Amino acid sequence: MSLKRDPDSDRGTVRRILDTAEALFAEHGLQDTSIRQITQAAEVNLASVNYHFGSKENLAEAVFERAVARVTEKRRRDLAGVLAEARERGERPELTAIVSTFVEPYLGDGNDAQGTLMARFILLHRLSPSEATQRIVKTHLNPLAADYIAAFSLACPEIPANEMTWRYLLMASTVVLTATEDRSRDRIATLSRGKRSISDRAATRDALVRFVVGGIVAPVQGGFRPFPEP
Amino acid sequence: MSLKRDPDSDRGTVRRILDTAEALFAEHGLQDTSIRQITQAAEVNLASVNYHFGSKENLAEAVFERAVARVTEKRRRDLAGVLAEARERGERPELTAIVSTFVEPYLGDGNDAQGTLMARFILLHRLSPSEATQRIVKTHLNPLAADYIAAFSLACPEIPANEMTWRYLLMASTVVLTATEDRSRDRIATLSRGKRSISDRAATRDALVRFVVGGIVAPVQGGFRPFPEP
DNA sequence: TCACGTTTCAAACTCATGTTCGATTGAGTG
DNA sequence: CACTCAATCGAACATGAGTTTGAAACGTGA
Repeated sequence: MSLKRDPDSDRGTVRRILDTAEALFAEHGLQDTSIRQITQAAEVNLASVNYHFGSKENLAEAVFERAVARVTEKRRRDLAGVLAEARERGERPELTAIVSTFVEPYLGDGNDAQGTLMARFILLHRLSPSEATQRIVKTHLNPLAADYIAAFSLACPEIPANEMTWRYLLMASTVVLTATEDRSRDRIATLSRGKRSISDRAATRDALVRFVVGGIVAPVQGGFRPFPEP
Repeated sequence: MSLKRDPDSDRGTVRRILDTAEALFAEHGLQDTSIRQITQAAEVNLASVNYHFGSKENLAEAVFERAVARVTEKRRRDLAGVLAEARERGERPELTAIVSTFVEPYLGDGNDAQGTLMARFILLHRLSPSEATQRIVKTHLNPLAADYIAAFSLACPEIPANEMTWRYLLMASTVVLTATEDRSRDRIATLSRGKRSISDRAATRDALVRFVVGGIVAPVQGGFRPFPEP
């Protein structure tokens, strides 16, 4: 009866809307992107978003889920690669390599827009979680999180599993927010007067990985230290 | 001529708007808080926001600047206290104590709303910086950032100053995003099955400080490690 | 008491946005 | 060819938002 049962088979309007919306959401954010902007840039009719997706909210959900799934799949493959290679060598996996697989979708070459989009999604979920964001997190992010925590424990057995859960979340926080730093990049130049090379993308990535690895392998004793009150 | 030259002397409407807006911005965010919500909660007239502040944007600027200034002043005092106390003892300041002064306004007891508001401001500045946010960052945050970087170098002289700039920014990123974690706190419980005590606020703070200190003292050699591609 | 500037108030205005509607198109099908 | 139904299109609709307006209320100094 119907001409197309699977929306994914439509290589036209639906796909065009998704791609355009993804780019615009990454650039301007969800709230600051109107359906009119999307449909105009995608060269489709204004009503087509509501026709194909039902609402702007549903469109956003589809855009985010697609991006999250893409990132998660890449991470899963890369992480498995690191673990397999370590197993072959009969050694423990390198923490730096594990962390790098996590960082790559955010700060890897050419992943600028994708990283910003992911960051926007995470921040949206953190600051005003919805049914949709919770579902995406639970479906795509949480399972892989468990894998990462296990990998961390494999690479660094002296840290208790409890603590590793914390450190995974802290790593994720650091990476996400660092991915947004490009937009106020001048700040880095400001704080480190003149040294322009410091704000290279590769330098960002290296410093981030070092920092995160240091945080993960930190000794567990000692925490919040009260300081003198006047 | 005029009855009140200084808006700060008005302990009525202006102050009420600022306080109410601050609370609502922290709770729902800037975009999801309408002037009507603010004026209704503050029990003032709808038009009073535009009368006293000119626009919603100006109100937001005033709210954020007041909060940032408050946080910055507290940090400046606490940091100075830590450094002075170390100088008295003739020892290097403790990194943990320094980091704690930074974390306190976000995750200290009773600072929940303030921490969320600060986080929202930083994220706003990161994702869509404006003249106003840049001015506030430059005026209030950047000078203190230099002090923190210097303090880090004092506590940890083996790390080059360049690297410390990175690590300050990374610390700030981690702290900011961790301050937003309460809203999706169930995630921590989910990832660490059952162990409810792990999501205590004090535990969050301790784990955060350990992680950040570990990142700051991490050795500088080694960075992004390429991983096997299929 | 009167005049004057400031503040408050209710109401209206302007505008952008998400959404819906009815008509039209166009490819597939008997 | 006629029929069908998903897809597209232009236009209108409804609403929530920030802002503006002009009058009223208020306090203060001459």
